[in-house]
Amino acid sequence: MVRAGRPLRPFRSVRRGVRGMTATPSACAICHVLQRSDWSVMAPAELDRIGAIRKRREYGAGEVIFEAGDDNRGIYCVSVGTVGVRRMDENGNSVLLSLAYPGDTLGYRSFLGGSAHRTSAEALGPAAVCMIDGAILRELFADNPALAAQFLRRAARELEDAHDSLFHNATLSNRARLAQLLVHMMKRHGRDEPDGSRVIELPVSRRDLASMVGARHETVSRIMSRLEEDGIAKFSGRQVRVPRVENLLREVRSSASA
Amino acid sequence: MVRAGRPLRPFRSVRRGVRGMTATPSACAICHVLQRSDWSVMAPAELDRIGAIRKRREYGAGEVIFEAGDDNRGIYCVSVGTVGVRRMDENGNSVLLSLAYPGDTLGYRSFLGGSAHRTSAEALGPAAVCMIDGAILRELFADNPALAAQFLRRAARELEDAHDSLFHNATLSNRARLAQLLVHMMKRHGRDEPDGSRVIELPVSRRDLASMVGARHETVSRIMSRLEEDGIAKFSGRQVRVPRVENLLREVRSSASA
DNA sequence: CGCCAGGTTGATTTCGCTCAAGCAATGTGG
DNA sequence: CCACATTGCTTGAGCGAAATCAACCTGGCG
Repeated sequence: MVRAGRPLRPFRSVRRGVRGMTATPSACAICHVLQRSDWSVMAPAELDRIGAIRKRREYGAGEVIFEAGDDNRGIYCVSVGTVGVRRMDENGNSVLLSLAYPGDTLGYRSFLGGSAHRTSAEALGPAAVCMIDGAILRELFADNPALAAQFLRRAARELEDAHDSLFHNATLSNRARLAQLLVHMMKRHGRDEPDGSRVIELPVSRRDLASMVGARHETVSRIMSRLEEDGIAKFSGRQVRVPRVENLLREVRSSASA
Repeated sequence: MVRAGRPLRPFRSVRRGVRGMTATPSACAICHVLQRSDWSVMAPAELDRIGAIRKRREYGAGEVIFEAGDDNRGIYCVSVGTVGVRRMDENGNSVLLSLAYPGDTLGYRSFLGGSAHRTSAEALGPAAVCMIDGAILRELFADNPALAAQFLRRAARELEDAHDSLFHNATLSNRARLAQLLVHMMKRHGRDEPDGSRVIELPVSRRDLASMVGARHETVSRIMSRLEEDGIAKFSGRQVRVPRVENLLREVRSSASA
């Protein structure tokens, strides 16, 4: 395995940024993610209303969007980049619960519950995120039943994902879970190479990868070594080369304890 | 530990029951679970509408309410008893994902997604469940924004629960997870004894208990033995006696890998 | 009665965690 | 520009937890 030292990209700035967040004149109606976002069900007039009050902000890699314990001030819509949803316990163990992509909505759980955030969200690379104020959002929900229905669909899908993870964590081995995570990441972070192999640009560190499969980072490192030995994938820093995808897929099924 | 052979109660009838499901004249408005169900936000007239078309049915222990792969025909509202939500993989490994109680709603995920059920639901003891037809439900959602909001809140809460489980599975040891599950079950299935101890009547088998904590049933059996040795709980069939609840609570915190 | 499902227990092995050392790439202060 | 610290990662040794395989018990049922 190729040694991977400190990452090349800027990493984990400590301070969060509320400053610099401003309402921009450009409306959501022209946002490139509109089609796949939850807001696609809204009428042009309503979109203008959101566009007028939403606050768009750019984030650098590692910058925090909101943090566990913060009061909920509204919900966030990812416009550009990848955002990680994280949770920490009292001992400082952090678990990366899920990844959010352009069009995804963050923070709606604590918004609906009227409670403080229980998770943190941070940009995993350069990203842009819009915030929509809670008060206006409540009006929109009241006015437009389709919006609530849309969010309901989203919640249902996310719940299904969470149950999937729950199920697989209980059933599969660490190796199989890592393989599955790689398969999953191929969809968003993978590209095809001329030689027919597939390359994944991992959006997260080894530690976070480990927390996502529910293992220690050393263990993940070892599993990677063995996957290389078996010719299933080749790891080099945050880059993963998968010569034959079906081999990786077989990994997922194999350890299902017949 | 007291040996627990075959359970005394009727168990796991193979056939499901669609027959016997009839629209009853008694309306939801008089249903004893109305207050804590998702339907509490509805006006009396709307409740009558549901009451007229909902189909109530009684289930015996182990009877299946719906099964993975079935088309969704509506959603289910638990009226009496405890219902288990289960998921199976291709090898027959089954995982009990969650428990549902009176007032809880089942099957809304596949209803919203318009897809087939991906989980099965079964009565864990004598139970009664009402089904509300999908077509009428869609109208109700369109007419009453508060209903969608209510379901949204429910989905948010369930999502949070799922994330909690995900998080704890990644962090805690098997022993701590079992302790936590027992604590959780105390709320619904526990009763206080005159001597100050607390007795839990487990609604599920050892195997299902094991699947809920993500361990083999042998392992759960061994953990139980050790919990008895340590005087934390006493297991006898499906009955668990906890002399001092705080000791069990300490179990949960302890193995959090300082 | 024998069978079966559910449960317990033991022996063995495998997996994954902890602790610890060390490397690579980067950043920093003198 | 160099010594040095820091961060992220890899690797090894040892150990403990849990899975696997297998035997056996218990109580209900056809």
